[in-house]
Amino acid sequence: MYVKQLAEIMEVTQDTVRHYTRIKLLNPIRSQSNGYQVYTAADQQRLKFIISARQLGFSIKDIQQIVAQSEQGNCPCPLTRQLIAKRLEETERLFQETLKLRTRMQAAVKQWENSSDGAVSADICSLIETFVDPLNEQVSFEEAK
Amino acid sequence: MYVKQLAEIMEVTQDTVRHYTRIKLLNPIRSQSNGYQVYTAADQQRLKFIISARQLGFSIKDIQQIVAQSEQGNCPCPLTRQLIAKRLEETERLFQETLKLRTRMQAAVKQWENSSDGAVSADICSLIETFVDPLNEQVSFEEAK
DNA sequence: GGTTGACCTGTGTGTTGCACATAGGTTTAT
DNA sequence: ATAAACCTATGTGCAACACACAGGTCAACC
Repeated sequence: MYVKQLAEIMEVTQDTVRHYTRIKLLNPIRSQSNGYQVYTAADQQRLKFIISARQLGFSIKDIQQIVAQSEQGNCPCPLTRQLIAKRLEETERLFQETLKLRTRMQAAVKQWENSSDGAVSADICSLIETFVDPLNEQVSFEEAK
Repeated sequence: MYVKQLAEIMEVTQDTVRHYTRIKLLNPIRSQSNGYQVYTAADQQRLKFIISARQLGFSIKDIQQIVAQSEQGNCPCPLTRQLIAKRLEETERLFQETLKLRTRMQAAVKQWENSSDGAVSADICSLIETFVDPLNEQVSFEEAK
């Protein structure tokens, strides 16, 4: 089957399919008649795998590693466990950071609701200028000597 | 003052300062003697503003807009309120998505802890293949006819 | 048999906010 | 004089695609 059909079946864009093809995660064969990319059932299964892995937080490079392991006949499961642990840590960090950002933003919105716009002064935006980050306990001077 | 000093004072990298300079968010003057970028107190204040705004979740483009408003003599505060509302929505979405991703990942890790690696089969990775997303209520067929 | 419209091709560029590299000029100290 | 430490501009890389360009292919219709 051609790009369009595969993309529709798997509910991704054609660009995504082409992208995976470009980076050799999918390996369609060429139609001899017209040179089009022809995707087989194996490609479809591979794509399904990629989508699942992406939904689990694996990066494309992770997936390439896992696939490579598998193609060399090795069981990729230990690698998979190792990679997901790393990704989970990252996601945890992102989650915490996003949470803090959200809190900061909400605080700003609330504070700005009832504050006047302030005079057009030397400041750029009095709202932002006067906003004192209530979560800002950082300022680590690790580099300072 | 030169790049290095400003970067150190404001606790950002030199590359960051140069980046902002490249996109005209900072406008240092040129030393006549050697052609180096010379940053004034105004640049320092501007940089402080940029850092604050970034910490509040504004994008570089947002900041460029706000600065432009301000430079045209208009009060940027209404724009600021509007932009942060948009960013807050995005952050909320990101937060929810990250939360769901984390949950999926945790579920996978837990499920895989005690599961065997499975035979090296036609599958790529039996762990991922057999993982059924416990949160997967999506599948919206908006496009389906 | 020519034309339309829907499909396909590869390649290049844009996105975000910097980080890093290259190749070179300048200043300061030894 | 030369080495160390600073500066310059410009280009490229990152992640995972999305979008655009210029053009070839195919089925159907008039």
